[in-house]
Amino acid sequence: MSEQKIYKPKPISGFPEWLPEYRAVELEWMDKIRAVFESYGFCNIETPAVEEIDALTAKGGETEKEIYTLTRLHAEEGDKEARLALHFDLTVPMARYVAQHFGALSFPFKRYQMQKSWRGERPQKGRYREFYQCDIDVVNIDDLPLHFDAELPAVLFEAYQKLGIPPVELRISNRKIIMGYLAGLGINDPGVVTRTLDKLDKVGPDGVLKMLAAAGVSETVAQKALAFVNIKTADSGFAEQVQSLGVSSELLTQGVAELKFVTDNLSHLPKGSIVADLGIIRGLDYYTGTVLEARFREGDPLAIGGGGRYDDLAGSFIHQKLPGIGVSIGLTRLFGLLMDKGAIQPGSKSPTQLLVVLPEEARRAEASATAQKLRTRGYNVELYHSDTKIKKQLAYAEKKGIPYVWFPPFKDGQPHEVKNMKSGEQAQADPATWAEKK
RNA sequence: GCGGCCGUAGCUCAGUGGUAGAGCGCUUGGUUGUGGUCCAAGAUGUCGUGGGUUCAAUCCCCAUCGGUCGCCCCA
Repeated sequence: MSEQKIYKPKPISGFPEWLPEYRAVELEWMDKIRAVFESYGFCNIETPAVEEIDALTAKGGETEKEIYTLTRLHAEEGDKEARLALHFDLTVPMARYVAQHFGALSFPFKRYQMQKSWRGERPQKGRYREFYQCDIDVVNIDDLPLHFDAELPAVLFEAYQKLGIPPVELRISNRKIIMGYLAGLGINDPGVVTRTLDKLDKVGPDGVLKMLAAAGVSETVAQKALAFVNIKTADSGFAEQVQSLGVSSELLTQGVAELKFVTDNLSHLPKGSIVADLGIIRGLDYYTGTVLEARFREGDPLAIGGGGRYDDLAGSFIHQKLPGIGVSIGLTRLFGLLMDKGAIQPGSKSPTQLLVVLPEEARRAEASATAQKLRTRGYNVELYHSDTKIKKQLAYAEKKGIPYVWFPPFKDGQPHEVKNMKSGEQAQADPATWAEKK
C-alpha cells in the first residue's frame, strides 16, 4: 500500500454519470431515437462543443449568463481561446452551421443532432449542467410548409413511444395566438406577462394573478389572460373557446388557423397524447409560431422535450431568410427523472456474451484461439485474464451477468463445453457451429 | 445570485463532549475442473476543510467548501 495522498473523488453537481448497466440503457435509447429520426429522413451532424462567444450570444437572451466560457489554466492576457465558450443548446450551433455551409446544403435541410450541452445554472431535480439533447430541425429557404409543424411533433411522439417509458403527451400551442390575444387586450409588454403565465402550473391561478398585479396589469385584463391560458382541448375545440373570449386580431386568427391545422393533422395519434394547450408559451424568444412541450401524462409536470417554429433563425449569421421548426428530447432529464424514480430497468453490466475459461496458463493459446473463433462468428467474447480457480472464473461471469461460459478442453482430446449460467445446463459444443438457443 | 436541509468506511446510514459502529459491498478460506445460497475469517475511515470554546471535540459555535431541494431561468 502506498502512502500517497488521495484526492477523494466526489460527484460534481449537475454533471451526471451512470454505472455501466444504466449507461447501456441510455445508449440503447439513443439508438432507438436515432432510428426514428432517420426513418423520417433526418441526417446527422455533429458540431463542436465550443462556439465563439459572439456566435452564441448573437441572438441575445437570458441564457447568456449561463454560458461556460473557455480559458486555459495558464492563460495569458489576450489569449485567443478566451473568445470560445461551450454551447448551451444545439439550435444556435445548427443555425451557425447552416449559415456557414449554406451553399453546400440541400433544402429543406433536415438534420438531427444528439450531443451534450452545458449551462452554468444551479442544478436541481431534472436540471443538469451537462446534458444530452436529441434535436431534430427542418430549415428551409424563405418559406417552410406548415405541414412540418405537424410532422415533427409526430416524430417526437414516435421516439418517446419507442423508448417504452410511461405515456407522454404533447401540449401544443401557437405563439401567434397568445401574442395576438395580448395585443388585443392592449398589453404592451408581453414578455413579463407570458413569463408569468408560464408559471401557472407552479404557482397556481392566484399566484399568477398576484404576480400580474405586481407587474402593473389590471385585474380584468389579468383575469382574461388567465382564462385564456387555461384553455385546453383534446382537439380543435379551442378555436371556439378563443372566439368566445371576444378579442380579435389578425395575428390571433392566423395563429388559431395554424394550430387547428396542426392538431387536425395529429389526430391519428393515440387519444390523449395531443393537447391543444394555450398555456404553453415557452421561454425561448426565437419561437414565432407553433410551440410545444412534451411531458409525462402523469406525475412530474416537468417538460421532457419541446420545440417550436422560428421564422428566421440564422438571421444574425446570414442575409437569407431561413425559417424552421425543431423539436428536442431532453434525454438526460428524461433519463434522470426515471432513474430517480427507480423506473429504469438496468441493462447488462457488460456486453460480453461468452466468457472463455482459461484452464491453465499452458493452454492460453488454445483458449485465446477459441475466443477469437467465436468472435469471428459475431459473438462478444472475453477470455478470462488469469488461470485462477474455475470457481473464481465462474463467479466473475456471474457477477458481470455474462450469460454463457465456454470451457475449452482441459486436456488434449477433450471436447469443448458450454454452460448456460441461467439454467446451469452444460453441454459439449463446437466453437465453429455453436449457436445461442433463443 | 438568493433561501431551506445535509456532509461519519466503496455504498446506505446509526452514534457519543473523552479520537467510532451496523448492513450491504470487497478480499480470503470451506482441498481435487464449476457460479448464484450458506458458514467462517479479514481489510478499510486525518467522522468534508479551517478556526474557536473546552482539560478534552466527530459531537457545541463560527467560517469555508461541497452535496441536495427550491427561487430566478430553463430540457
